[in-house]
Amino acid sequence: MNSKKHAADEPLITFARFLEARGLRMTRDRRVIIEQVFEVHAHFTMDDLFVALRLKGERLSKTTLYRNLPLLVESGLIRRVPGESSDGRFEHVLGHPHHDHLICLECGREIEFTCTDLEAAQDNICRRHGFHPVWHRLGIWGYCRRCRSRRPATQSAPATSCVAASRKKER
Amino acid sequence: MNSKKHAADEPLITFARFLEARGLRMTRDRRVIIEQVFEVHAHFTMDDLFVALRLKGERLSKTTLYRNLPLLVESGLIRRVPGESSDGRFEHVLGHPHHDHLICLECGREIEFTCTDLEAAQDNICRRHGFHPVWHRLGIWGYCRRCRSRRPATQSAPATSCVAASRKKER
DNA sequence: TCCTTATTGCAACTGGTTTCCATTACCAAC
DNA sequence: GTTGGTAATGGAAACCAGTTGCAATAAGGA
Ligand SMILES: [Mn+2]
Ligand SMILES: [Mn+2]
Ligand SMILES: [Zn+2]
Ligand SMILES: [Zn+2]
Repeated sequence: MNSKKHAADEPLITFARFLEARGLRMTRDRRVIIEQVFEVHAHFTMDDLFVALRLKGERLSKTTLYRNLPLLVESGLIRRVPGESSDGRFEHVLGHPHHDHLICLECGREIEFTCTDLEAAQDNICRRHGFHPVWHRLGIWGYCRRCRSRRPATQSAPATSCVAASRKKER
Repeated sequence: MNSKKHAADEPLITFARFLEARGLRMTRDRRVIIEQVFEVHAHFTMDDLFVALRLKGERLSKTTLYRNLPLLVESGLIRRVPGESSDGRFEHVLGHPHHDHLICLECGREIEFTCTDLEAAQDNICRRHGFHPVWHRLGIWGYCRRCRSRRPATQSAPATSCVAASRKKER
């Protein structure tokens, strides 16, 4: 067994376990999907995945993808990525641990980050509300460093900035 | 002018100003929309709004709503609410300042909260990345106090809990 | 009041997602 | 390894939220 195959093994086993626990079956299509999803380390849409598989010569139907990605989400192998207006984007989880996103309004680039302070603060909030957290999604929209240096105009935030607003309050 | 009318005045003026700055016009339909949106202090969908207006005897078309709600968002009078799989939900902003959401996976209840630590942590992250934040959306899914006491089983989190995971790491 | 131009309603259209149903594939039991 | 019950699949049709084209209407400044 080569290293490439090995990389796909863990998610495969995880998924197999998940399927078994639900009385579902491990099929060739499901193996192919897992393999593809963990081969690419990037956000992807249903259609991205569909095209990637076609390019590889795999001929799964879109219906199959629409039926199986939700299962991958439930199994914890992939997650949905926050989007401004559409929610049709995913990313794999294994080897790509939890993080949140900064999304540039100008160039569309998405910067991934983690912040223990942030997670701790969320944890506190939940505890305070007697709420048992299971997952969360945070997206921050704004202007990235690159775009700001290129167009200084984007440095001033519109009145809708909630982060900026909270910054002001704290002063 | 009675107090009910007065409550709708401020957003109306704000919107009028916004429209003027863009060379757009204040119409009867737009007044009706604002009035309705600020009459209800709750999340709502396009259709919720449409139905509410019909019940009042107002006969705006859905197209008009689809054309105008984005303007209300741009003007800062309403905002989109985070959703697990759909993004078609809004809430008004005036008299309902920025907050984030705890969403119960069992009863669907949405608890609104604010947390300066959280906002401060976001601010830090942005500064660290040279990112200029404009807005953000945070949703935390899990089980609310009420549901947890009713069904103790929901107290243990699935493996996908990122908040729980970060809690573990911190130990 | 007149005139320009934004706004509206309706219907047609779109793209993403779901559903239906007949066929095929899994897999556990023989 | 064969068989049988059931899950999974592909393709087409349906569905749904949201968008667009267009002709009619209505702001609102001149
Ligand atoms: Mn990501
Ligand atoms: Mn809210
Ligand atoms: Zn950028
Ligand atoms: Zn609940």
